[in-house]
Amino acid sequence: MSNLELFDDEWARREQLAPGAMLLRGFALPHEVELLAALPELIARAPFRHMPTPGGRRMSVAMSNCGRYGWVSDRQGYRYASAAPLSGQPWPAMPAVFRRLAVAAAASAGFPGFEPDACLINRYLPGARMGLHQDKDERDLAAPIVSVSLGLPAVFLFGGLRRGDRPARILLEHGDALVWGGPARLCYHGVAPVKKGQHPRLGEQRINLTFRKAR
DNA sequence: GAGTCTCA
DNA sequence: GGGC
Repeated sequence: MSNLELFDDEWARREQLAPGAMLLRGFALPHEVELLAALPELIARAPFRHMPTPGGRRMSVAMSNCGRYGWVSDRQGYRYASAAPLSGQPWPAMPAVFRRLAVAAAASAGFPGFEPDACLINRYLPGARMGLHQDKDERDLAAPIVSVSLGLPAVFLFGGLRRGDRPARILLEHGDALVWGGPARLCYHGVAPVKKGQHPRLGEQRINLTFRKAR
């Protein structure tokens, strides 16, 4: 059985948000149990942190990473690093189920051959948010971004290529995958403050996995 | 360098 | 939109 067959996308309801941007509703649900089972060990080895921004503030989202590279922020700036800043330890390896999910979602959205080398793990407790920004710290902008939502729902803000473009508001729920690349690769995006709630499996939190090709 | 930030 |  091939990797792609493991993530049979007959499941997903596709919604084209813009050229190059595809929402795959429920794409991760078939492997929900394995995805969630992998999380505790990853977080034990690379604990969530509220990283400081270069401007000296603190992000409301708590972050960890797995894979060869991890996205980090500090007073020096944003970058990808092969080790966790505080511990100096390499990031935990990207679980095979993570990689297969990301590769299959990318292929399903029209980006075959995606080779993620970084997975940012974001934890949103109620009230946490992510301001509008572009993902532009990656070396290869030909590779798409793959985002997988777990736990509490959140309103995703999907904007255009200019900061001033009014973003669309898209409700992302447990199991949804969102892929953007090509002409949408540098679209501004963010997450509105997460509302209080309880998810049956994850409790009072939203976990987002973002797969990138950093280098 | 920074607008993944908050306040006007 | 400004400041570390």
